[in-house]
Formats: sequence, C-alpha cells, structure tokens
Amino acid sequence: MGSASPGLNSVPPGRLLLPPDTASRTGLEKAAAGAAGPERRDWSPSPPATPEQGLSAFYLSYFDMLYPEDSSWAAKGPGASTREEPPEEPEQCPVIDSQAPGGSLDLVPGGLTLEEHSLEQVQSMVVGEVLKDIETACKLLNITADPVDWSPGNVQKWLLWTEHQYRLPPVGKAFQELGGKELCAMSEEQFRQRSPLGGDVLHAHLDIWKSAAWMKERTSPGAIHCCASTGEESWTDGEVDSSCSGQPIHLWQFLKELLLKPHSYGRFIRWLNKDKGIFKIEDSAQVARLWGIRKNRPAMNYDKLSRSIRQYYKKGIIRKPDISQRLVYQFVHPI
DNA sequence: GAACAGGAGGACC
DNA sequence: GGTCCTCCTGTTC
Repeated sequence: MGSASPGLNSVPPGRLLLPPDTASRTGLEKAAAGAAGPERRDWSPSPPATPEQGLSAFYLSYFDMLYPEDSSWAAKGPGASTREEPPEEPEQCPVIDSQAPGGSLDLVPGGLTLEEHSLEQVQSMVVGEVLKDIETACKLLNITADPVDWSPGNVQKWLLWTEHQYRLPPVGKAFQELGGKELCAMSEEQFRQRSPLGGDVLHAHLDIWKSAAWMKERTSPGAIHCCASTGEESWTDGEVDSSCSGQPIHLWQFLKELLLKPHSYGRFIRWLNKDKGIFKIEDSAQVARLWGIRKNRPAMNYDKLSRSIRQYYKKGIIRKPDISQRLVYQFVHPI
C-alpha cells in the first residue's frame, strides 16, 4: 500500500537505520550522513540504558526511517508531518541553517548552540512522529502501545501489520503462540532464526515500539495505553474511537476512524462532503486490507467489505448518495 | 473488468 | 440475535 502510516510506511526494509555511532555525532553530521548514501549497516535502536544516553541515536534512527529518501527534510522544519503535501520552499525552513555566515555556531536563548537547538527540535519532532504512528497503529489494531502487554493474538496482529507495512514475507506462523513478553525477550538473532528474511527488520521495529513505550512511561508514569492522547491530532471523536472500549469495532466506525485521519489515510478514503457524511473510497484495496488487518482477516477484500457496507443500507447507517457514484457512500447520520 | 446489489449460509461473540 | 465473513448470481458503469 502507500500505507496507513506515512511516518513508517515509506521505509524500505533494506535501509532502515543509522549506525550506532550516530549517537555521538551532531545533528548536521547525521543529516549529512543520511544523505551520504547507502553505506549503512542494519542497526536496531534499543531503549537507551539511561535517560539521556542513546536517546539521540533512537530519535535519529527513527528520523532516518521516517525520511529515508530525503535527509534534507531536516531543513524543512515543523509541518513535515504533512508529508503527502508538496515540499515547502526552503525559505520557510526555520529549523536548521547550516549555512550560517562565517560558519560560526550561533547561540540561541538558553545557551545552546544553534546546532544543538536544531537537534533538539528535530528530536522532539521525530519523537512526536514515532508516538503518533504508534498511536495510530494501536488504534487500528486495537492493541496497547507497550508490546509487553500483548496477547498472542495482539502479536499476530502486529506481525501482520508490520509485514504489510514493510512488504515483509509472512512470518506469523513462526511466531505463533508467542505473547508480548516472550516476543520482547527475544534477541535479534532469535528473530532471524524464526524469520531469516525479515526477522531483523521485525526486531528493529519491535525495538522502536519498546523504546516508545519506555519513553512514554518515563514522561507520563502509569499504564501505557492507546487511549493516552499525545497531541492535537488525537482521535477527537469519542463516539467512533472504539479501540478503547473493549468492544469489537464496527465497519462503519472503522471507516469513520480512517476519515478522521486524513493525514494518514486521505489517500485511501476521504470526505467528499463531510457535512452530509458523503465519503469516497479512493483505494478500495487498501481500505479493505486495513480492515482485514484490523479484524485479523487476511482474506478481506473490497468485495467483502462492500457487502458489509451494504448491510448497513437496511440498518440506516450508510447509504448511497442521491447521486450514486462508484466507491462513494454516505453516512445517514453524519458526524 | 470493476463496482454494485442482494440472497444465502455460517462463524463468532 | 446481531454482526460480519464468505460465496454466489446477476446487473450496471
């Protein structure tokens, strides 16, 4: 798919992460290294041993995952989360200006060098993206953000999702019956043994989830759950945010959830007229695939999904608009 | 050919 | 019993 999670989805499995020594380099060097080319090793960012040490490595490895083809993004600044939109002009880039006259390191308020300040900004943005992506995945999959809490079923969902996101070969069977604790306790080598083709990538992604859970726990003590809202793009419609209710999600709720996240899913499904509840499925296969992942139904397709939508006709939940168009439906009771 | 409409049977909770 | 999956036939775009 293009995919549901633009932060993660564009990452080719082969060029996942920056090398470990990234942590000791400056933001600019890292950005430069990111642009330098393919001479990178696979490396999995593990949760840092101490709060400070290693966080940069984690942030920036994820940063590299988020924007693997465009390291110059670092110069684009906030707003990069809308990555589907055309790149902004360089003059709108407030974050990093490596071409400061004379090459001097300007100080910004607080005593940090411009470089350090920029790095902090990049880090916080990347962390935000990480948490947002994970939160989105949690809601779609109806799993908690902390892998340790996953049931074997949750593990299978996550595997299916990650395979799908990164075009990995199916590995679900190799991890059957494993719960989150067991999964988290496995080494990269053990992942490779179970899945020679994608085990290392899966392990790296699991590490990111673990790290995010670790950081979240650090900043907000208490249970980590997908309901913990992280930003302005939270799922604001409590009525349709079914993932926290413990109840199985309904298809119409799932469609509304996708519609509420245009940044992530606008390529697949979007409002034509939000006031009237009219929406269009732009990519029927992807929407069906997401629904299949959400319901743990790998064989889901648009034919089946649309049949389920049509069941809503009788119930007065969804109907075809007055002017019927292909792939266009209407909520009878708009948000 | 893809989307649409709807019947029917069955699984699952 | 409700919801959805699956399979099916036939129709429309």
